[in-house]
Amino acid sequence: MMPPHSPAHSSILALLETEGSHLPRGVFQKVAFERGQLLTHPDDADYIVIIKTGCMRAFWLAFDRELSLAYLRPGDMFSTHTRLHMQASEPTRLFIARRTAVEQVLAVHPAFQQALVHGLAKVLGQTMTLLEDLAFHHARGRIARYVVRSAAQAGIALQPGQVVPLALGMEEMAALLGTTRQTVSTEFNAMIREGAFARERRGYLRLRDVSLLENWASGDGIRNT
Amino acid sequence: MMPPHSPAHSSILALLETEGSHLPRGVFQKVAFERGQLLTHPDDADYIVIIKTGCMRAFWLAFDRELSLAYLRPGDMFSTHTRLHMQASEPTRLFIARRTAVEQVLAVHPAFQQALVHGLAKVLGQTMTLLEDLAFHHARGRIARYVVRSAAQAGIALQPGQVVPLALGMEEMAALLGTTRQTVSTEFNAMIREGAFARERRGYLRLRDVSLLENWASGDGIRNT
DNA sequence: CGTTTTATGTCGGGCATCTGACAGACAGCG
DNA sequence: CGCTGTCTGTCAGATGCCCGACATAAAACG
Repeated sequence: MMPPHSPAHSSILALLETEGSHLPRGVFQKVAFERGQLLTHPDDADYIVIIKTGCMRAFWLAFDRELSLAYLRPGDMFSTHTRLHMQASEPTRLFIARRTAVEQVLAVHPAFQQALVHGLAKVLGQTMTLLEDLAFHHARGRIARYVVRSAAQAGIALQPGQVVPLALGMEEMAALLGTTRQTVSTEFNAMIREGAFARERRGYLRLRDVSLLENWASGDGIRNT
Repeated sequence: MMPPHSPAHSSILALLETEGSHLPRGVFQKVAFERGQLLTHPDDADYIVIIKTGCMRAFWLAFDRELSLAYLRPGDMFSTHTRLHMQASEPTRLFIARRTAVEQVLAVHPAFQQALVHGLAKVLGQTMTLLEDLAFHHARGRIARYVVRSAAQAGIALQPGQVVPLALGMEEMAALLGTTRQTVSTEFNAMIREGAFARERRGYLRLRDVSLLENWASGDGIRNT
């Protein structure tokens, strides 16, 4: 379920802080965002951002639907794509630079290139996970997979009794899983009734029948629609 | 609709041919495939492939459904991902190397790094296009978008009377658009009946009411399901 | 030229999910 | 405490699409 790539993560921030002075002035700008604030493209150019602290949500906005692609955390990098938006989901500081500038400057900087490749690969991996979800799994399967991922991310074993934190509310989950608030809510409670887990306080759940969860997550009922 | 990235394309093959000798022996292997042949991973390692001639289809195989991610053509590069398969859709020759080997060797080779970044970005772009399709567009919209893309790719203006080649049959289209043969067939013929285009011989269609096509393609009726 | 194989067209039934609407639960704040 | 806004649960109706089955058309092949 997506390797950590930790060396690249820690290193790119370190590179920016320590070796940043070797770069021409003004390639990377530091910017700060408040919760809910949108990163707006000043012009039509592509930009590369690297999160320093906080959390940015990368999402599609098409017509009146939102689809969250990823929640970016410190060390993550992203390239603003057409039609893709970014929003701070908590106070956030980041580095930003024009893509063209980055390419010119970093062509002679193998370490950065390496970091860039890793960053792109990670985003690609996340995109593929989402695509796989949409293409092959029902809403229930996607929710189960999200719970499993949340547990893994929090370093929690998939065993009965364990408490798993859910970073997202129903609505945000729905946007991340490509479904609707109502469907998430309904499925979630159905899963509880069937004994897969129980609700702890808000934003937390306690695992019960883990095999149920695993079956749903691994595509027991496969998406045809 | 996805920039050409042509410099990277032409250059990476050139790099492999001309500067290949500068690389340690045996990093990149040349392999040939016949139509229909699968690229099987000899082991669990990740591989990087670069198409030399022909065409490879990259696709998911989950349970009994297939979803084509992309058709790779000369100059395209790809990294074999878990759960992702590759199949020659015509006689094909390609270069292949272990990812780890590539990373070690190319860390000191900025030109290759550059090419790698471009290649990854292109794959990411295609993945996002597919994701956007699945998330936001109905079957009809996806078909329309595919027709528009086919025209653009063939360098054909979107004007009545123009003949657009469709490289794919109904079944292959369905796999690429994340739907079924039947739905593609039905929608396709409905679009013909509504006057968007007419069928020429097999694999070709003649544009008629282009505005219809554009409306469907740009998400006139947006996906809710 | 007939036969076989493959690609395409069409239909009816079923189902997962969306929509819109409303009610209850919870949190923040004066 | 009571008010207000936001989050959550649930329902009934509508729908886009899948599935299986079968019919037709077009290519492949002797």
